[in-house]
Order: sequence, then C-alpha cells, then structure tokens
Amino acid sequence: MSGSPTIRDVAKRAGVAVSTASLALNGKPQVSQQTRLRVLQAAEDLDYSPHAAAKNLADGRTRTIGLVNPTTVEHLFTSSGFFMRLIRGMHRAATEEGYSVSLHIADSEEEAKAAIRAAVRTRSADGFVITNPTVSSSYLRDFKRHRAPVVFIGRPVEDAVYVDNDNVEVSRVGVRHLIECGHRRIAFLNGPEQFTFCHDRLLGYRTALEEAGLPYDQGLVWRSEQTAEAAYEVVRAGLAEHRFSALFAVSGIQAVGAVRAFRDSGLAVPDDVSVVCVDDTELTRYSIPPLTAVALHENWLGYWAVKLLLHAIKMQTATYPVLLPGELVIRGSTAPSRERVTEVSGRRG
Amino acid sequence: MSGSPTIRDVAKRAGVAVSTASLALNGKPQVSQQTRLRVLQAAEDLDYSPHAAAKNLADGRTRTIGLVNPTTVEHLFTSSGFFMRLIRGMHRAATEEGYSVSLHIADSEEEAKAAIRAAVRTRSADGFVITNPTVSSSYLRDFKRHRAPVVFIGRPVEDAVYVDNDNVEVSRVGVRHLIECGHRRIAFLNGPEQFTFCHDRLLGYRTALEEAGLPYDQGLVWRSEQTAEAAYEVVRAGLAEHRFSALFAVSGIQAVGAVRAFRDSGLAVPDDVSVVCVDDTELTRYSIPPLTAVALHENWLGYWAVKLLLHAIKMQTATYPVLLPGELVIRGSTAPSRERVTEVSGRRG
DNA sequence: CCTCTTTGTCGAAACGGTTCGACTAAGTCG
DNA sequence: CGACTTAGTCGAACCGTTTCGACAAAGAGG
Repeated sequence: MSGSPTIRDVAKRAGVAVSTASLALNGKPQVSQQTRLRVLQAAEDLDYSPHAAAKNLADGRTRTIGLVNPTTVEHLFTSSGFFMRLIRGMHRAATEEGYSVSLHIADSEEEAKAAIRAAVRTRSADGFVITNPTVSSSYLRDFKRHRAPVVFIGRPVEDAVYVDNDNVEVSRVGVRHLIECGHRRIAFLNGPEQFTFCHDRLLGYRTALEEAGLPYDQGLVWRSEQTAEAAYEVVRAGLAEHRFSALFAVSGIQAVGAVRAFRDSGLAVPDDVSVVCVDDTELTRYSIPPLTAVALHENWLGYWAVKLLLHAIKMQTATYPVLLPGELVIRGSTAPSRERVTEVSGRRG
Repeated sequence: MSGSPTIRDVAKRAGVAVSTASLALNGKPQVSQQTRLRVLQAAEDLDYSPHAAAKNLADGRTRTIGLVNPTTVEHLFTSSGFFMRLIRGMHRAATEEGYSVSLHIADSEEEAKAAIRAAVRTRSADGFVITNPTVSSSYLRDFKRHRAPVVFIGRPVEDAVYVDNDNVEVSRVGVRHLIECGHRRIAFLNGPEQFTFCHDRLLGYRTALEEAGLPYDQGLVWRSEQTAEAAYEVVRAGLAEHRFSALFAVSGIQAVGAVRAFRDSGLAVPDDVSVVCVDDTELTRYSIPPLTAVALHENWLGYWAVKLLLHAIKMQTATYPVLLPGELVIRGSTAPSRERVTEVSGRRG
C-alpha cells in the first residue's frame, strides 16, 4: 500500500509469477515476447525500480566499486584537481556498466587498511581501486582472502594489476624537448624515492640523455619533497654548486618552487634557464612564465582503472597493466639554449 | 563451509537463537550480560562481520549517503582542490557515524537528475548532499516524493536545508581589509550572477563600503566568467575607463587574470593596485605576488553538510542552514594606498 | 500460595529480489 | 501416433539480517 512497488506488485499486475517477472525484467531469454511486454508495461505503470540491497542480497553482486584513497601524497590530493579528475574518469567508466562508486578516504595507512578491511568484510563493494600504493603488500592479503579484485592507480612496488602514466615516457618526452632546444646540462628535480613514479621518471630522464648521447651527471639529480618550499631550497643549493641551463621537475609544485629560486638568484626563465615539469595544471599554466609541461590525463587513469576492475570482476581473471602516455604542452618556460643552439625541432602540437 | 560466517554460525557457536545473537551484536539492552559475552566471543572467534546488504534489506537503512555533483562550475571542481577538500570533510563526518559516501557525478543538469532519480528509487542511499544548486527546484520534487533528506552545499535559490560559506561576510572581511589599507576606490570583480554566492559576495562588498561611509559606484562592479582569461579582458576594459586603487575578486582564478591585466598595463601589485580575492589555494598562494585572500574551509562545508544530513535522517526533521566564516590571510598583494593613507589596522592573524 | 509483572530467550515472519527444479503445453521426429 | 525435446511458466527456497509476538522462568506484591 504505502511503500514503493515491489516486483510482486509488478507480477500481479502483469498476471504472471514473480519469478517470471524477474526473468522478464532482467532480459533473460526464456520469456516469451508477449509476457515480457506485459511485464515491462506493468513495471512502467507502477513506476517500479528494483531495490538495490535486495538484488545485492539475492545475487551477491553489489554493483559498487570502492575507491580507496590513503592520502599520503597530501599535496597531490588536496590541492590540485588530480583527485577530481581521477574520480570523474572512474565514475564515467562505472556508470557505463551500471556500477556506482563509493569512497574510502583515509588519512593514514592504518586507517586505510581498517577502512578496506571493513568494506571487504561487509561485502559492500565488488572490487576496489586503490590510489597511492606506496605500501601495497599489506593490502593485498586482505583482498586475496576475500577474493575481492583490486586495481591500483600508480605502479605498486610489487606485482598487481595497475594503471599508471607511462612515467618513463613522461619524463623522457619532457627532457627530450629540452635537449632539442639545445640544452646539454639539464638538472633533474626528483621527488621522494619511495614513489615508483619518481623512480620511473628518473629512468626516463636517463633514457633521454642516453639517446642524445649526453652524459649522466649524478650531481644534477636532486631530490625534494613535493612542495614549492622544499624545491626552492634544493634548487638554491644546486645553483650554488652546479652549472646547467635547464631543469626538469617531476611535479608542477616543485617547478614553481624552482622558478622562484631562479628568480631570486637573478636568473630569468626561460632566458637564462629553461624549465619543464610534469602536470599541466592551473598552477603551472598561470605561473609566470606559463610552464612548459607534460600533461597527464588523470581522468583516463580513473577510467581505465575501473574498466580493468570491472573486467576482473566479471571474468574472475587477472588483467594486464595499462600505461597511459603523457602529452608535451609547450608554453613559455622553455627556450633555445643560449650556450649552444643546435637543431631545435620540438613538435609544437 | 565456504563463504563468510553468518549470524547463524555465530548463534550456533554461542548456543543461542539467531534473534538473540542479533540482539547481542547490536547492543540491545534485553540480553543478559552473560549471553552477550558468549555471542561477542563467538563472533570474534569466527571473524564475523554482518553483511551490509542484508542489514539494509532488513531494517531499511543503507548507511550510505549520496554525494551529487552536477559539475556546472567546471573550473571549481576539476581544477582546484575544492572538491577533494569537500569530500574529505564529508567522509569524515560520515565515518564518524558509521556511514559511507557514494558518488554521483554528472556533466549536465539532466544527467544529474537522472542519477539522483535512480539513486533515490533504488533506495541506495539514506540521504543526499548536493553541490552547486543552481537549479534546485527540479531536484527537490523527486526527493520529497521519496522522503529522502537532502542538504545542499551552497545556498540554493529556494528554501532548503543547506550549508554554505557566509559569503556576505567573506567579501565584507576582504573589502574591509582594503579599506583599512586606505583604499577608497575599490573595484569588485564578480562572477556569473546566477550563483547565489556571487550575489551574496556583492552584498558583502556593498556592506563593507557602507560601513566605511564610502560611496557605491556601479561602474566599479564588473562581471566575468570564472576563468583567468575572462577576468583579464574585463579588467583591461575596466582599467581603461575607471580609476581605482584596489580590486576584490570573487575567485582566485579571476584574481590571477586580473593581476596579469595589471601587469600588462604597467601597474605593479601591490604598489600601484592592491588585490584581494576569495579562496586561498596553491594557485593564489604561489602567484607573484602571493595574493591576500579570504580562505574558505571547504572541508568543514562537507563536514557540516553531512552532519546536518545525518541529523535529518535520524530525527526525521528538518534542520537549519549553517554558515561558515572565511578567514582573511594577508599575503603580498595588498599594501597601503598611496593616494591617502588612513589608519591601517588589519588584524594580521 | 497465587497472580502479575519483568526479564531473557526464542521461532517465525518479514525485507525484495534471484534462481533452480518441476511442470505443462506445444512442437518435432521417426 | 507415441516418444522426446523444447519453450515458457511457476512455486519454493534462498540470500543474511532485524523485529515482532509468544513464552518460560523468576521475582514482586498481596
């Protein structure tokens, strides 16, 4: 009488058994065209929609995926739009297949594990996407035990299905641009080593140098936390001890700090030193000068993570990692080297 | 045998009926201390946790709240950390009371309504938080029909429970700071009028002027989309026609455009013109000069939205709007007016 | 000592779906 | 025409919990 209509109401109105109504509503083949139509019409008339929890209970599928976000890279998630773009991509992939996304945010590793554990045990999601897999090992156990598929965003230290930017390529492309501008002594501003993306980007830097026949100088590889202030200090220190005409930074916020360090040292960007960084955000786009950057497509990261996850959920089988390319966006922080201008052939696309 | 333990397993192991086990596990008073302990111990032994969907089906509570985000203010949500901060606050409030958050993102008004409708009808959330209530009326109907409590983030055009920044106060505080710096002709760079926050901030601007006995000059109130480029154009145009020594912008990104316009017109910030904006983000903090801003606390917006929502869910009763104060953060874009320095008494907190 | 409450426990009936095995009425085949 | 498949439908069981009404035992009041 009062509440929403149930499948029983629909069945009654269509003059069929409940089971038949269920079959018809779910498009199962064994119902005759005629009954199917009657049932569908009845459902329409009653403005019926199935109760999510009841479905879940009956067939064991929650049609929900959990996004687990241990917020270890504070800056990345709270400041830039990274997270939002990720989420939008995830959400799109999920809705495409009738799934919804639920959140599990945690401020510490412990909290994240507790959240995951709870979610897995109450069977409130069919699978999980986990960002920031700095310490992935401990997670995996719980998932395996409960047969919950997992996809990581960002390459985890150990074997697991994941989606990530092709970080080697990302920095390779950026550094190559600098080389093509004629720079020969290129500093590399890295982030904390425990992140695989930092490791990979360093590799891309070395690769680019190697390909160009340039020497790899340990002294030009610096490391700082992912903040403008930390980057500033490191670059000031580097300036005092080394000569170079360009810098590649693994994050936009670090690049901002670097640019400030140059400015405070009386060096103009790009006239005296060129800068390329990863991530083309408002922060880098509207800094002065606008920074040439390798843009990442986080929405696609999220999208593919969910696609992979859903595949795993349905097929009960593991899948392969997916690597996404970055895209060089040439803005105002790079210029031909003044020291020695060689062929400059950067594709301005 | 195979699956996770159910409450039946727990009951059996504790030697009680299923119903008693349920009572004990949920801390209901009518179980004896002794049985309660036996049940709890059994649950512990079996590593039991209740099946979320089953609970939901039985008692009708999903213990989930839906976050609906019609992404109409593109910039706000995809670029700044706004959304992430909001989410973290929401998540915190939700987990505090054993709730989880599920996402419903939409790229258009229509899509958002469809998403909401589906969520409401499948009874997959106990209530909803809706951001960007530009066109709220159409939403409300669906919710009311299904008795789903809703809290808006941002003041909607029509009556409803909501949480918002105290936008009048936000700009009042910022403008007052400029006035205290001695500025008498202060331009106001507004956003699209259909947003209530723009309306309210303009009001705050007028209030501040009035309180200081300064005239309100229509010609100094400009309007642009929420992008740096749009702001740039509007400010260039304004510069050509009006004299002023300070500007208040309703968003950080617009302020960035304005600063650029000043620079390109040969005006130094803050020496020639002071700038204050709303929202103290990386973008404004690391621009040159760092912008004096009124910081908003989006995490608290999210937090209180959920608190209010949960209150409404539990008490079955409507609640009152909550307004959050902003906080003036003095950075490098404001300086005493050169024209006529009056008492400068800004609280540098 | 008998009745009336209180306390603790229990079985059974929801909640709203899906799925499985059984059944009937048509075809199909030889 | 009888035996065998097949298509379509149905009733019942099940998913894992909560909740309600019944009930026995114990304690209180007269």
